[in-house]
Amino acid sequence: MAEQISEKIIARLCLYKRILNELQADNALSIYSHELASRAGVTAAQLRRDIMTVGYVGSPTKGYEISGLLHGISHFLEGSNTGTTAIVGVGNIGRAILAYIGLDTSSMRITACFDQDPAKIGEVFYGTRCYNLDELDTRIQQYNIKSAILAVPATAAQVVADKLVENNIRGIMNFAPVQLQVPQSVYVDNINLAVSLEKVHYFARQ
Amino acid sequence: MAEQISEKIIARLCLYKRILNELQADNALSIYSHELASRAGVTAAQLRRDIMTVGYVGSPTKGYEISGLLHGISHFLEGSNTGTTAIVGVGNIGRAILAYIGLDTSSMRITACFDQDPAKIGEVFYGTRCYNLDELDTRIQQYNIKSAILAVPATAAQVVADKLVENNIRGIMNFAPVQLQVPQSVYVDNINLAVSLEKVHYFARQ
DNA sequence: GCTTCGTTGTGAAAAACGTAACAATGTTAA
DNA sequence: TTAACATTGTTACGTTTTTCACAACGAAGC
Repeated sequence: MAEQISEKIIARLCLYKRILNELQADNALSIYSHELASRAGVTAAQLRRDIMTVGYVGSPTKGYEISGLLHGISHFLEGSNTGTTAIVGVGNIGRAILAYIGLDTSSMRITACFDQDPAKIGEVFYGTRCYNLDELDTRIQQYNIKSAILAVPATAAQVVADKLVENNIRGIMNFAPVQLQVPQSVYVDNINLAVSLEKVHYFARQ
Repeated sequence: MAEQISEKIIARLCLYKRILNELQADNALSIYSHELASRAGVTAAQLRRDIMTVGYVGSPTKGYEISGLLHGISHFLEGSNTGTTAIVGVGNIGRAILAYIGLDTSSMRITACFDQDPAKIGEVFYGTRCYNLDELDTRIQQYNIKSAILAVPATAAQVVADKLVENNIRGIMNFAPVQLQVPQSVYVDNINLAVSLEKVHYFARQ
């Protein structure tokens, strides 16, 4: 396997990709490193360095051709396979993410959501059908689900995570304020909104 | 002013504080660095180093006294003043955060939310009243609001951010996928859920 | 008292990350 | 054609962040 690319670089590449998509929708053709960097909130040097890792090369006079760079980054990020994403836990956060990502034009697709509440099962939330947690294995196969958004109460998080791992989920975006115990091969991104807010609060009065 | 503390250290300290609060609620009295580190998902060495910055010292035989460490971190993070937080934009994400933080027992308080939709103004969402955006200045004074959660559509984000800055907001948690232009003195934490999800997707099949 | 043990605080080493600088490039204008 | 110019790709450098390693410590057992 090739050398490991750092998490930060991947995050920035995803961001560039998103911005390039918007630019392309606006019919822009090319862009200079400092312009794209400014939109992404990074320095031009860092942007150029990030682009090195995907291998695309620009022109010293025209900058980057948007469609070419976009294709380069997408290819780098998506590689061969794709797979889809599921949301587990259709509470406030789960639904907010469904609504948010649903109207997103990117390549990611949320194909199923899961809950325990009988009132929610069978319903369709923002275009995505909700299934019983028991159907996890079946539906993961059916929809080729490879990653999951975990938005259940903290007390249930580990149990559900175990189920996800059993069913070969390899990436989890975890909103529960709990450190999940999973095998090293499973990637977990912890998003703790309370902690983030507290951090903002701190820096609001340095 | 003292030397600047890094963003990462602050984020981790907020996390430790949160965990210590839970431990205290469970009547635990003391904890070793490796135990607390494990719950936070960091190494023991890093935890000890972080605690160095707040100045609290533990005992080589008993580890850290929970109430003492909690007090130390809280004091370090909160300093003198406090101030409250507002949410601007009571859409799906805004409401999800209200629900999420509302049931949080921490010291932060969300005291007001704002929207443009006449149907929402005057309503109470999860215990927080919604005001018209025009009332920003009045209510910021009234509730001593120091930081804001920006959860409006991308197209409105910059305009609202300008209003917040005008009204002396010093910290913004920004959910809009836009690079906000604000003075250097204003801290912005960008939370781009689509980017985070794409990152997870990438690492789900390294 | 003395030894053993596990833990903390912290200096020093290592690794990761970001920045700066500049040769190479190709376009434009004279 | 030639010179001037702005931008890229990339190497070298500096800074930040993390990890390592160990002296200092105090409790417990003998």
